[in-house]
Amino acid sequence: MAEDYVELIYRLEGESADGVRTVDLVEALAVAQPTVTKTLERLQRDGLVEVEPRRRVLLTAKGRELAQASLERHETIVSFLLAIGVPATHAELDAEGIEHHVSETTLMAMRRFLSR
Amino acid sequence: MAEDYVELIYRLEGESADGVRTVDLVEALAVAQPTVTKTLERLQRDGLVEVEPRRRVLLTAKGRELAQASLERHETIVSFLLAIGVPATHAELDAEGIEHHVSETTLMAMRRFLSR
DNA sequence: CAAGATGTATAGCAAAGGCTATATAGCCCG
DNA sequence: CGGGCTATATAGCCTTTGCTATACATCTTG
Repeated sequence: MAEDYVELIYRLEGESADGVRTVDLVEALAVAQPTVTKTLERLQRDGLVEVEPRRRVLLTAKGRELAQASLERHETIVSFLLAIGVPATHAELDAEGIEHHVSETTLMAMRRFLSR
Repeated sequence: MAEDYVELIYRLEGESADGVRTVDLVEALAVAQPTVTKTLERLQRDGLVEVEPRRRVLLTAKGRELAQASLERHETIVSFLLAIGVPATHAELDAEGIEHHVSETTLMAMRRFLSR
Protein backbone atom coordinates (compact mmCIF):
# COMPACT_ATOMS: atom_id res chain seq x y z
CA MET A 1 0.00 0.00 0.00
CA ALA A 2 2.78 2.41 0.87
CA GLU A 3 3.94 2.53 -2.71
CA ASP A 4 0.43 3.07 -4.02
CA TYR A 5 -0.07 5.95 -1.67
CA VAL A 6 3.17 7.79 -2.32
CA GLU A 7 2.88 7.21 -6.04
CA LEU A 8 -0.63 8.64 -6.00
CA ILE A 9 0.35 11.62 -3.86
CA TYR A 10 3.23 12.30 -6.20
CA ARG A 11 0.92 12.28 -9.19
CA LEU A 12 -1.71 14.44 -7.55
CA GLU A 13 0.94 16.96 -6.58
CA GLY A 14 1.53 17.52 -10.25
CA GLU A 15 -2.14 18.01 -10.96
CA SER A 16 -3.12 20.56 -8.35
CA ALA A 17 -1.30 23.70 -7.42
CA ASP A 18 -2.29 24.06 -3.78
CA GLY A 19 -1.30 20.72 -2.36
CA VAL A 20 -2.77 17.28 -1.87
CA ARG A 21 -5.43 16.80 0.79
CA THR A 22 -6.73 13.66 2.43
CA VAL A 23 -9.99 14.04 0.57
CA ASP A 24 -8.16 13.82 -2.77
CA LEU A 25 -6.77 10.43 -1.78
CA VAL A 26 -10.16 9.30 -0.52
CA GLU A 27 -11.65 10.08 -3.89
CA ALA A 28 -8.84 8.60 -5.95
CA LEU A 29 -8.65 5.39 -3.96
CA ALA A 30 -12.39 5.03 -3.43
CA VAL A 31 -12.04 4.05 0.20
CA ALA A 32 -13.50 5.58 3.36
CA GLN A 33 -11.85 8.66 4.78
CA PRO A 34 -10.73 7.13 8.10
CA THR A 35 -8.95 4.42 6.12
CA VAL A 36 -6.84 7.05 4.40
CA THR A 37 -6.19 8.90 7.64
CA LYS A 38 -5.01 5.74 9.33
CA THR A 39 -2.82 4.71 6.43
CA LEU A 40 -1.27 8.17 6.36
CA GLU A 41 -0.39 7.72 10.03
CA ARG A 42 1.52 4.58 9.16
CA LEU A 43 3.26 6.30 6.27
CA GLN A 44 4.16 9.13 8.59
CA ARG A 45 5.49 6.64 11.14
CA ASP A 46 7.60 5.13 8.35
CA GLY A 47 8.95 8.49 7.31
CA LEU A 48 7.37 8.58 3.87
CA VAL A 49 4.96 11.49 4.29
CA GLU A 50 4.40 14.42 6.53
CA VAL A 51 0.85 15.44 7.34
CA GLU A 52 0.08 19.00 8.35
CA PRO A 53 -2.81 18.40 10.76
CA ARG A 54 -6.10 19.10 8.99
CA ARG A 55 -4.19 20.41 6.02
CA ARG A 56 -1.88 19.13 3.31
CA VAL A 57 -0.16 15.82 2.84
CA LEU A 58 3.48 16.19 1.85
CA LEU A 59 6.03 13.68 0.68
CA THR A 60 9.31 13.44 2.53
CA ALA A 61 12.52 13.07 0.55
CA LYS A 62 12.35 9.34 1.18
CA GLY A 63 8.70 9.26 0.15
CA ARG A 64 9.39 11.18 -3.01
CA GLU A 65 12.18 8.82 -3.98
CA LEU A 66 9.95 5.82 -3.48
CA ALA A 67 7.18 7.51 -5.44
CA GLN A 68 9.43 8.24 -8.37
CA ALA A 69 10.79 4.72 -8.47
CA SER A 70 7.27 3.29 -8.23
CA LEU A 71 5.97 5.54 -10.94
CA GLU A 72 8.78 4.61 -13.25
CA ARG A 73 8.15 0.93 -12.65
CA HIS A 74 4.46 1.48 -13.23
CA GLU A 75 5.10 3.20 -16.52
CA THR A 76 7.50 0.52 -17.69
CA ILE A 77 4.86 -2.12 -17.06
CA VAL A 78 2.09 -0.17 -18.76
CA SER A 79 4.28 0.41 -21.83
CA PHE A 80 5.21 -3.23 -21.88
CA LEU A 81 1.62 -4.44 -21.63
CA LEU A 82 0.61 -2.10 -24.43
CA ALA A 83 3.51 -3.43 -26.49
CA ILE A 84 2.29 -7.01 -26.23
CA GLY A 85 -1.19 -5.97 -27.27
CA VAL A 86 -3.10 -5.39 -24.04
CA PRO A 87 -5.69 -2.65 -24.53
CA ALA A 88 -5.01 0.60 -22.70
CA THR A 89 -7.90 0.21 -20.27
CA HIS A 90 -6.65 -3.10 -18.93
CA ALA A 91 -3.00 -2.14 -19.11
CA GLU A 92 -3.44 0.54 -16.46
CA LEU A 93 -5.41 -1.64 -14.08
CA ASP A 94 -3.20 -4.69 -14.46
CA ALA A 95 -0.07 -2.64 -14.00
CA GLU A 96 -1.40 -1.49 -10.63
CA GLY A 97 -1.76 -5.07 -9.56
CA ILE A 98 1.47 -6.31 -11.03
CA GLU A 99 3.89 -3.57 -10.15
CA HIS A 100 4.45 -4.63 -6.55
CA HIS A 101 5.30 -8.17 -7.50
CA VAL A 102 7.85 -8.06 -10.28
CA SER A 103 11.55 -8.38 -9.65
CA GLU A 104 14.09 -6.00 -11.05
CA THR A 105 15.20 -8.84 -13.28
CA THR A 106 11.80 -9.11 -14.93
CA LEU A 107 11.59 -5.35 -15.28
CA MET A 108 14.89 -5.43 -17.11
CA ALA A 109 13.52 -8.07 -19.45
CA MET A 110 10.54 -5.79 -20.12
CA ARG A 111 12.77 -2.82 -20.85
CA ARG A 112 14.89 -4.93 -23.15
CA PHE A 113 11.78 -6.03 -24.96
CA LEU A 114 10.59 -2.45 -25.34
CA SER A 115 13.85 -1.26 -26.83
CA ARG A 116 14.07 -4.13 -29.26
CA MET B 1 -4.18 -16.85 -0.50
CA ALA B 2 -6.98 -19.27 -1.33
CA GLU B 3 -5.64 -19.77 -4.83
CA ASP B 4 -2.10 -20.29 -3.58
CA TYR B 5 -3.26 -22.94 -1.17
CA VAL B 6 -5.46 -24.94 -3.52
CA GLU B 7 -2.89 -24.71 -6.29
CA LEU B 8 -0.22 -25.99 -3.94
CA ILE B 9 -2.39 -28.79 -2.59
CA TYR B 10 -3.20 -29.79 -6.14
CA ARG B 11 0.46 -29.97 -7.04
CA LEU B 12 1.43 -31.85 -3.91
CA GLU B 13 -1.31 -34.37 -4.57
CA GLY B 14 0.49 -35.30 -7.73
CA GLU B 15 3.80 -35.71 -5.95
CA SER B 16 2.87 -37.95 -3.07
CA ALA B 17 0.76 -41.07 -3.19
CA ASP B 18 -0.72 -41.03 0.29
CA GLY B 19 -2.29 -37.62 0.45
CA VAL B 20 -1.35 -34.11 1.44
CA ARG B 21 -0.93 -33.29 5.10
CA THR B 22 -0.81 -29.95 6.87
CA VAL B 23 2.86 -30.38 7.50
CA ASP B 24 3.53 -30.53 3.75
CA LEU B 25 1.93 -27.14 3.31
CA VAL B 26 3.82 -25.77 6.29
CA GLU B 27 7.06 -26.80 4.68
CA ALA B 28 6.19 -25.62 1.19
CA LEU B 29 4.89 -22.24 2.31
CA ALA B 30 7.49 -21.69 4.99
CA VAL B 31 4.98 -20.39 7.52
CA ALA B 32 4.11 -21.57 11.03
CA GLN B 33 1.87 -24.57 11.40
CA PRO B 34 -1.04 -22.78 13.13
CA THR B 35 -1.14 -20.34 10.23
CA VAL B 36 -1.79 -23.19 7.82
CA THR B 37 -4.37 -24.78 10.11
CA LYS B 38 -6.23 -21.53 10.43
CA THR B 39 -6.15 -20.84 6.70
CA LEU B 40 -7.42 -24.33 6.00
CA GLU B 41 -10.36 -23.58 8.28
CA ARG B 42 -11.25 -20.61 6.12
CA LEU B 43 -10.86 -22.64 2.95
CA GLN B 44 -13.09 -25.28 4.44
CA ARG B 45 -15.64 -22.64 5.36
CA ASP B 46 -15.50 -21.44 1.75
CA GLY B 47 -15.99 -24.94 0.41
CA LEU B 48 -12.62 -25.29 -1.26
CA VAL B 49 -11.08 -28.05 0.84
CA GLU B 50 -12.12 -30.74 3.21
CA VAL B 51 -9.87 -31.54 6.14
CA GLU B 52 -9.97 -34.95 7.76
CA PRO B 53 -9.19 -34.00 11.37
CA ARG B 54 -5.53 -34.73 12.10
CA ARG B 55 -5.20 -36.39 8.73
CA ARG B 56 -5.33 -35.49 5.06
CA VAL B 57 -6.30 -32.31 3.30
CA LEU B 58 -8.54 -32.92 0.31
CA LEU B 59 -9.73 -30.60 -2.43
CA THR B 60 -13.45 -30.33 -3.05
CA ALA B 61 -14.70 -30.26 -6.63
CA LYS B 62 -14.84 -26.48 -6.39
CA GLY B 63 -11.35 -26.36 -4.92
CA ARG B 64 -9.97 -28.60 -7.62
CA GLU B 65 -11.47 -26.46 -10.35
CA LEU B 66 -9.95 -23.34 -8.86
CA ALA B 67 -6.62 -25.11 -8.49
CA GLN B 68 -6.55 -26.21 -12.08
CA ALA B 69 -7.45 -22.77 -13.36
CA SER B 70 -4.80 -21.19 -11.12
CA LEU B 71 -2.17 -23.65 -12.18
CA GLU B 72 -2.88 -23.05 -15.82
CA ARG B 73 -2.62 -19.32 -15.32
CA HIS B 74 0.59 -19.80 -13.39
CA GLU B 75 2.10 -21.85 -16.16
CA THR B 76 1.08 -19.41 -18.83
CA ILE B 77 2.81 -16.62 -16.95
CA VAL B 78 5.97 -18.64 -16.33
CA SER B 79 6.19 -19.61 -19.99
CA PHE B 80 5.63 -16.03 -20.99
CA LEU B 81 8.29 -14.67 -18.67
CA LEU B 82 10.76 -17.25 -19.93
CA ALA B 83 9.88 -16.24 -23.49
CA ILE B 84 10.79 -12.61 -22.90
CA GLY B 85 14.09 -13.64 -21.39
CA VAL B 86 13.53 -13.81 -17.65
CA PRO B 87 15.74 -16.49 -16.10
CA ALA B 88 13.91 -19.57 -14.79
CA THR B 89 14.64 -18.83 -11.13
CA HIS B 90 12.97 -15.42 -11.24
CA ALA B 91 10.20 -16.53 -13.59
CA GLU B 92 8.78 -18.92 -11.00
CA LEU B 93 8.89 -16.43 -8.16
CA ASP B 94 7.53 -13.51 -10.15
CA ALA B 95 4.72 -15.61 -11.56
CA GLU B 96 3.61 -16.36 -8.00
CA GLY B 97 3.34 -12.68 -7.31
CA ILE B 98 1.79 -11.71 -10.61
CA GLU B 99 -0.75 -14.44 -11.17
CA HIS B 100 -3.40 -13.05 -8.86
CA HIS B 101 -3.34 -9.64 -10.48
CA VAL B 102 -3.57 -10.13 -14.22
CA SER B 103 -6.82 -9.88 -16.08
CA GLU B 104 -8.01 -12.51 -18.52
CA THR B 105 -7.34 -9.95 -21.22
CA THR B 106 -3.66 -9.72 -20.38
CA LEU B 107 -3.41 -13.49 -20.13
CA MET B 108 -4.79 -13.72 -23.62
CA ALA B 109 -2.18 -11.28 -24.84
CA MET B 110 0.48 -13.50 -23.25
CA ARG B 111 -0.89 -16.61 -24.92
CA ARG B 112 -1.03 -14.82 -28.23
CA PHE B 113 2.58 -13.79 -27.78
CA LEU B 114 3.61 -17.36 -26.97
CA SER B 115 1.97 -18.81 -30.06
CA ARG B 116 3.45 -16.19 -32.33
C1' DC C 1 2.23 -51.86 24.91
C1' DA C 2 4.32 -47.66 26.75
C1' DA C 3 7.35 -43.72 25.51
C1' DG C 4 8.94 -40.52 22.74
C1' DA C 5 8.69 -38.24 18.44
C1' DT C 6 5.83 -36.14 15.19
C1' DG C 7 1.77 -33.88 13.73
C1' DT C 8 -2.37 -31.15 14.72
C1' DA C 9 -5.36 -28.21 17.47
C1' DT C 10 -6.25 -24.39 20.42
C1' DA C 11 -5.55 -20.05 22.77
C1' DG C 12 -4.08 -15.66 22.52
C1' DC C 13 -1.56 -11.80 20.42
C1' DA C 14 -0.29 -8.34 16.60
C1' DA C 15 -0.34 -5.51 12.38
C1' DA C 16 -2.50 -4.13 8.11
C1' DG C 17 -6.28 -2.55 5.85
C1' DG C 18 -11.05 -2.11 5.70
C1' DC C 19 -15.59 -0.17 7.69
C1' DT C 20 -19.39 3.07 10.35
C1' DA C 21 -20.61 6.56 13.54
C1' DT C 22 -19.54 10.60 15.61
C1' DA C 23 -16.91 14.64 17.26
C1' DT C 24 -14.40 18.62 16.19
C1' DA C 25 -11.93 22.14 13.55
C1' DG C 26 -11.80 25.54 9.75
C1' DC C 27 -13.68 28.17 6.28
C1' DC C 28 -17.03 30.91 3.91
C1' DC C 29 -20.88 33.72 3.66
C1' DG C 30 -24.92 36.09 4.81
C1' DC D 1 -19.46 37.17 13.64
C1' DG D 2 -22.24 33.12 13.98
C1' DG D 3 -24.02 29.03 11.42
C1' DG D 4 -23.55 25.67 8.37
C1' DC D 5 -20.79 23.01 5.26
C1' DT D 6 -16.72 20.50 4.50
C1' DA D 7 -12.66 18.21 5.98
C1' DT D 8 -10.29 15.79 9.38
C1' DA D 9 -9.86 13.22 13.64
C1' DT D 10 -11.18 9.74 16.84
C1' DA D 11 -13.37 5.61 18.66
C1' DG D 12 -14.53 1.17 17.99
C1' DC D 13 -15.32 -2.81 15.27
C1' DC D 14 -14.16 -6.56 11.66
C1' DT D 15 -11.31 -9.96 8.73
C1' DT D 16 -7.05 -11.75 7.07
C1' DT D 17 -2.67 -13.37 7.67
C1' DG D 18 0.96 -13.92 10.44
C1' DC D 19 3.23 -15.35 15.06
C1' DT D 20 4.38 -18.15 19.82
C1' DA D 21 3.28 -21.22 23.43
C1' DT D 22 1.13 -25.10 24.74
C1' DA D 23 -2.02 -29.07 24.83
C1' DC D 24 -3.38 -33.18 22.79
C1' DA D 25 -3.54 -37.09 19.53
C1' DT D 26 -1.27 -40.45 16.70
C1' DC D 27 2.29 -43.24 15.16
C1' DT D 28 6.41 -45.79 15.64
C1' DT D 29 9.43 -48.40 17.73
C1' DG D 30 11.98 -50.68 21.33
